[in-house]
Amino acid sequence: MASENVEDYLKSIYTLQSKEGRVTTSSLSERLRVSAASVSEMIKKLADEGSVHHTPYKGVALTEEGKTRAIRIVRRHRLWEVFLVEVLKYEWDEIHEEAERLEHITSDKLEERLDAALGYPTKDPHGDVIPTREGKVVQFGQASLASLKVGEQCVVSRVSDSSPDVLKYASKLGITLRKKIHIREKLEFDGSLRVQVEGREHFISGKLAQHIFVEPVADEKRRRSKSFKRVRTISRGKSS
Amino acid sequence: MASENVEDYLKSIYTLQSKEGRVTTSSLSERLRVSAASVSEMIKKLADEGSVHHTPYKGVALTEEGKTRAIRIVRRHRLWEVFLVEVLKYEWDEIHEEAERLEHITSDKLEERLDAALGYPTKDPHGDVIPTREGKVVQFGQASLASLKVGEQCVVSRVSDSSPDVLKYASKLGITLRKKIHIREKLEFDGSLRVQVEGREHFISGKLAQHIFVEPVADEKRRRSKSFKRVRTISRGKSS
DNA sequence: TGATTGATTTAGGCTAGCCTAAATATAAGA
DNA sequence: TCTTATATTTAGGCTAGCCTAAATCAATCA
Ligand SMILES: [Mn+2]
Ligand SMILES: [Mn+2]
Ligand SMILES: [Mn+2]
Ligand SMILES: [Mn+2]
Repeated sequence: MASENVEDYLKSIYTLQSKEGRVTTSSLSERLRVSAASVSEMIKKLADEGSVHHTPYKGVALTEEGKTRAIRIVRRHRLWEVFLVEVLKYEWDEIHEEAERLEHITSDKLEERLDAALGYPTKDPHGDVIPTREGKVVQFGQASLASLKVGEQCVVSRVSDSSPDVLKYASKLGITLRKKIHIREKLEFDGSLRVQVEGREHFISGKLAQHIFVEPVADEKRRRSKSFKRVRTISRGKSS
Repeated sequence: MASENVEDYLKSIYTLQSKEGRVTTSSLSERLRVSAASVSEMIKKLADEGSVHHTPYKGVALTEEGKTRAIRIVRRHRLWEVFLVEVLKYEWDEIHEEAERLEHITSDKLEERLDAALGYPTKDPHGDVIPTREGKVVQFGQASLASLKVGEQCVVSRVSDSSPDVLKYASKLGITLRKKIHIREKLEFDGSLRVQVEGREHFISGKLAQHIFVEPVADEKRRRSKSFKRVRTISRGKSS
């Protein structure tokens, strides 16, 4: 396998690509906390070995092969996150850094055994989908809590894992996966919300709301599995 | 923490020191599969940072600090080995390389949680003692199977983990931890043995017998825990 | 004791990744 | 269109570890 550094570059390119579309030298520089010059060098290397397409001064995009490799690392990262929470009883805000290291030393066999021991999970502790071994990423349409209106109800399906502080604060408010949220009030000028979770009411900022993703509240009675899943399959080969 | 390379040097020095007493440049070179010149360089570095004492042209020995660090890595290695066998259902001959990588990315917290999740094991899957977090290594007096005489009985307490092939072969014969072995015949000129394990008889070479460590057969009825334990405590501060 | 030989160390080089400073290309504004 | 600001790339250097070849030490044997 590639070095830890190369793997983290690929993963970052993949994530930025999914989230922002364009991946620039400076976005990678910021994300990986490495100088732009170093990124530029690494990009050249990745392009040479066929993991990315590079248009100088324009940006970078994963090749098929690069994407496959990136998704594989994402899969390992998320499997380890499940392990840390389910088996080792970590909190969801404590797992990122550990998984960031574990993902690089995971052999195919280890990945397989871990997956099996965990019962073939499909989501990580933040609600992110775990890619299959074949590299398929099934993403459900999710709305951010910030997009809901007063009076609506929803269920938490994902919380952005980009900041441990956000995660810690969310769980302090009781906002964890599968919790039901009622929107009691919404201030349009700043997007902040008054919400009810498990009987308690909280004010949350628009900023925080953008990190919380939800699905329409399940129909209580039937179809607890197929509620409004506008399934979007991000498979290898299609750029997301 | 130190780099993976430094950690593996420390661990190898520790192991060689326990096993052979003297640790030379060439023994490290052989064990780590690195040129003698490279070892020489690294030794200088380790001596500079206070992890080893170095007498040029003579050899190297861990300082207190170096020994503490080495034992810590051994502890992590063996905890991961238990995890791989107990949780991920690996065979005992498949775990070394995985643990060799996992040991280096294990934070204090991860070590602690893993230990707890495994139920604070004291031995690894090969029968080696897992050092405590304080660095204490309790080693029981063990005899190699090669030292027994015809007619004697014993129980397998450890199998050298130095070769996956030995481990695989041993388990194929049914020679695994806690199995009872009867010595049926011994050829003095080459040390080979005819033994009985679980009702089956096997011939094993003297070479193989040297990799199998045993304790006198437990008294069946009482004292299943304190059978002839000439306990030897190898604590930090005492050279083993 | 003195020569020989094997082990060890030193010298000189290489690669992966990182950095800062300098050069250059692109895009936006006058 | 021309200038300027910003992003990107290139140049030149550094460190950790590795290597081979050359130099040096120490232990043994004649
Ligand atoms: Mn990582
Ligand atoms: Mn996650
Ligand atoms: Mn190792
Ligand atoms: Mn072991």
